[in-house]
Amino acid sequence: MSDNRTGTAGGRAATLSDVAKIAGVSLATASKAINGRGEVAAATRQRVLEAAKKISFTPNELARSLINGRTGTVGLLTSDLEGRFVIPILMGAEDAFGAGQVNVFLCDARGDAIREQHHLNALLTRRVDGIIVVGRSTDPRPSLGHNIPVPVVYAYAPSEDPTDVSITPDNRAGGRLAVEHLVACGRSKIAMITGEAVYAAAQDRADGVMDALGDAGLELVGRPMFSEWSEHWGRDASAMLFRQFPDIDGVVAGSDQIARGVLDTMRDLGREVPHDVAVVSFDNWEILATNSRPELTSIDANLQQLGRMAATRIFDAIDGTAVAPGVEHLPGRLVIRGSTIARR
Amino acid sequence: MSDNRTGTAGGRAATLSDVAKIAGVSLATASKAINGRGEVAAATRQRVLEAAKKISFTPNELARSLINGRTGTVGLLTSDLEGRFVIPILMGAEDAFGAGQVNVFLCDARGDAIREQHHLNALLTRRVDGIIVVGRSTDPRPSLGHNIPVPVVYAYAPSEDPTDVSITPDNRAGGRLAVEHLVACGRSKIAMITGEAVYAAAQDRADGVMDALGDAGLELVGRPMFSEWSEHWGRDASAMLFRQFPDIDGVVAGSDQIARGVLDTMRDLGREVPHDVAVVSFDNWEILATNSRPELTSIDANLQQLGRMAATRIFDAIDGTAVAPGVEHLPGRLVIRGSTIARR
DNA sequence: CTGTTAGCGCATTCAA
DNA sequence: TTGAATGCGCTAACAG
Repeated sequence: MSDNRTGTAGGRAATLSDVAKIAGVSLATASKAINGRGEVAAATRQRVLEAAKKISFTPNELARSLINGRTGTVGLLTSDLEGRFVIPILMGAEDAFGAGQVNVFLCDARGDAIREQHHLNALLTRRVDGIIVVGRSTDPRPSLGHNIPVPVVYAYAPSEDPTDVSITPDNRAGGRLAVEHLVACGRSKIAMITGEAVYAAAQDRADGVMDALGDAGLELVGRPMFSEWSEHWGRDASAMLFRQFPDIDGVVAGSDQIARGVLDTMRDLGREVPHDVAVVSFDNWEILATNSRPELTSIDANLQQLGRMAATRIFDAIDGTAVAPGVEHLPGRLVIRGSTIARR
Repeated sequence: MSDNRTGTAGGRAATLSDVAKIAGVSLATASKAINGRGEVAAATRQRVLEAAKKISFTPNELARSLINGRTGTVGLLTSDLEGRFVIPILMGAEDAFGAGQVNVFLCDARGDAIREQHHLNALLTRRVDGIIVVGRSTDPRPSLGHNIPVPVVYAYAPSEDPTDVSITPDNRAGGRLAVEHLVACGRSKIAMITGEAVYAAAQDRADGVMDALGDAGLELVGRPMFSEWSEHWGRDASAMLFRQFPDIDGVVAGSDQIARGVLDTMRDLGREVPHDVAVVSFDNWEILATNSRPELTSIDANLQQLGRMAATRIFDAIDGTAVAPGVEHLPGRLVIRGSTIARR
């Protein structure tokens, strides 16, 4: 019984030559039998497979990789401490790769360039087939450079270098989407409360909002209000805003957190959502969006799809398929809930 | 210029024999020079290092691993979709391993046993040095068995098999901690609202609460209220509870989400927190805990430390140090904020 | 159909 | 101090 309770490795792992010996065949035949390659007599194959099972043989992927030059591994290099973006992206990538086909090294650089370089070296040393770099905002980040011998794709945060391959959410389109939905809900006095102006996400969403308002022949009520990405700011900003412009009937919030703050203030002010005021936000972070009163209509960045696309780009590059450099913008999708349309 | 804009691998990666050739030494000498092993003349070493830098040689870790039997990689096998638990644990593990020393394969089984098995096989095939299994609740989970040739540690969700090595939060102690704090805050009419009774976390926390109340000579007001782990339930349950027992002055909430719901209802009922009612919760999920009015006093499960400990256990087992089997309970820590003690 | 041979990139004897 | 030879576990030519 090969039971090792402590979990410590007991003895050598079985090798292919062990299998071959037991099955009474040569190494090469055993290899072919196990991999279904070459012409092997059915009976022989059977013997080999049984022998393999008997000693619970697991092929050593390291040796295989050494030969064919591919490891079937990909590095995910991130600085997204909270894992809010990286996890959906990771899941998307796993989907695209196929479970168990490709494995992902997850490295957290914690926003530290030195640590990032360490991790990058470690990944290259382990001969990953490709690298996905996931930032924690949609602001462009420094490129890893072009001296990397494997394909690199930047996800969420695009690279500053336009000759790199980047995929990032289309926040501008998202801003449009938000306004178009509010307008479709019959709103015309629309205000915007969002995060810090230094973030590209805040700017882009605001730009999209202005575009769509213009197209609808409307004007924003007041000016876009930029500050913290927090519930506190959502509460404070909406209080100020409604004091100044009591007839606002629609709010675009830069994040679900801000929207939660807005809802709080609406409750305090006795404004009913969505009847008096409709609220749309960004991120569709379920934990926030589906637990509020009412639940939040929010724009989902499709991060999982973003992960899938990044993985696909990596594959294409590995296979030699040309991958167009530049920044690709992935549109979000509107998830409608009670903050814009009341349940019947 | 070794610039490859498309990111596709250009040509072969440099090998040690390339370096040796350029430096005009043998393979063996080059190896020794690069690894600082054996006696190599200073001048020779210099030449080798320069040659290596010149062609940006990166040692192939696969080949090394093949030789010394260790890959310097660890698998993190999880079913924690949202990444709420797994990320801190991953970070702790990375800390313990040392950045760049050990790399972590993150695999998400999505609660599917088949997929888990696939991933497990893939990890073993890649010859990880150890495996950390991270569950999504503190309920015991099936063991992976003892036919695994590398050390396995179960984190967060312990293994059902007592001969495995598991580390899990001490929820019972957490429950005690919550009550002791409320009592220290001068509360004596304490109620509990928590998640689904089928969860060990709900039960254990409730047990700890009862223990501590008993020790303090107090009784719980009403019975522990078990249902969803949601804000909705927090709101509804506290409304019911306060209607029945208007003199409650302290609430233990089973999660930050539930606590948020409680705060909402307190506001609706015109009860001031923490003056009239103090609220303690579990998880210390910052996004929820630090954005409420007031901020939440919450019990942090010390997940990062849990990750570090899991990694340490793996190391010990690899090194042959005996690791005591069984379930280790890691105490949480109380993070005090405005929901129990008002800011001055 | 099966077995022999030659590496993949590297670390490590052991001679020289 | 250096180098030639051996092998880690496996696959891919080839030859039998």
